[in-house]
Amino acid sequence: MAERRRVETSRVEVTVDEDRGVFMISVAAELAEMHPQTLRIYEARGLITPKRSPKNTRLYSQRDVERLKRIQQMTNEEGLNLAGVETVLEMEARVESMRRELEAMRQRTRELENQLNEEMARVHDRLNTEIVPYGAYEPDPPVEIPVRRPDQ
Amino acid sequence: MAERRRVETSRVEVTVDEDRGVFMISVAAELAEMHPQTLRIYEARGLITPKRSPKNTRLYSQRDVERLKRIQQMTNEEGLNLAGVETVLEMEARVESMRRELEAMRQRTRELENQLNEEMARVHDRLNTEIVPYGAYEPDPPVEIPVRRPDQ
DNA sequence: TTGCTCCTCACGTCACGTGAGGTGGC
DNA sequence: TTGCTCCTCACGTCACGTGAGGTGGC
Repeated sequence: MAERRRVETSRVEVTVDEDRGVFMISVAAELAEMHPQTLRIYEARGLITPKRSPKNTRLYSQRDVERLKRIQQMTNEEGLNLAGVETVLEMEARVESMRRELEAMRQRTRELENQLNEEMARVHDRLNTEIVPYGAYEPDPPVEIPVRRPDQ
Repeated sequence: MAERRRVETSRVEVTVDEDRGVFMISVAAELAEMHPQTLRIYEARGLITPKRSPKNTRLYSQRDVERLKRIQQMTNEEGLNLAGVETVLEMEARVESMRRELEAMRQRTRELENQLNEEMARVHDRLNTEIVPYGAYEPDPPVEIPVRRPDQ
């Protein structure tokens, strides 16, 4: 939420919060290459919700502009209508959260595999028994400590 | 691919392969509550690909009809156009495969946790050392066998 | 012949973006 | 006054589904 981005000008560099409303509608429309009226329509349909100034002027953030560009891409290049855009944006959010969860699970599995290998190495050291590194799990292991030959 | 479904009639029960082309266009259209011409348009756009009889007549499967109903739902109830339907169907397939992968990872993690608990129980038995059931993993475990007090 | 299939073409409807028109505050 | 904002309303375009029209084989 607090990511920042450098905005280059000829002389000055400004760092702006990605979620801060900074562009009035004419600027946002130009950045997204859209008609200002189109932005108002999208807002009325709930596709985008810019901040408002105390005078009720719409204020679009960097993130808003990127969302507008994404919408632009879907409508112009992929030919979706607004109902489709709505659905796809929701699905993309779900896919992203699944992707994150999957990554966390992978990490967790790696940790467990390492942990298990360490445990078995310890048992090996202490009991002086032949034990295999843990990587290729097979269901229904014997009740005793599995004693397999290394594959490689 | 070889799932089957019972089709009820007043007297006879027939079991049909879900992917087998069995309905000519007029029947499929009636089942999906669509105009037959609409089915031809969807095929031309690549949204559905019915089998063909040796005489080139389209033959729709049970699964085809369900896909048609799903499309019907998206266009009529959700208001998507065909470009949106295309995109959403692709995304749904991806979400489903992610969901399956995630489930497999969960299962794998459960197995590893059980395996690790068993290993540690064995070490406990053999070395007669105090050891904790494996459930709440913390990163950077000590080099020696972790000796923690049970939380509950 | 009837009723289906195959196909193409044309029209009506609807969504959506553009633009005009009128208001109000720096 | 100029140039922006706010808003609503109307029109043009395009996608899409319906339907007609004509063909061919059981």
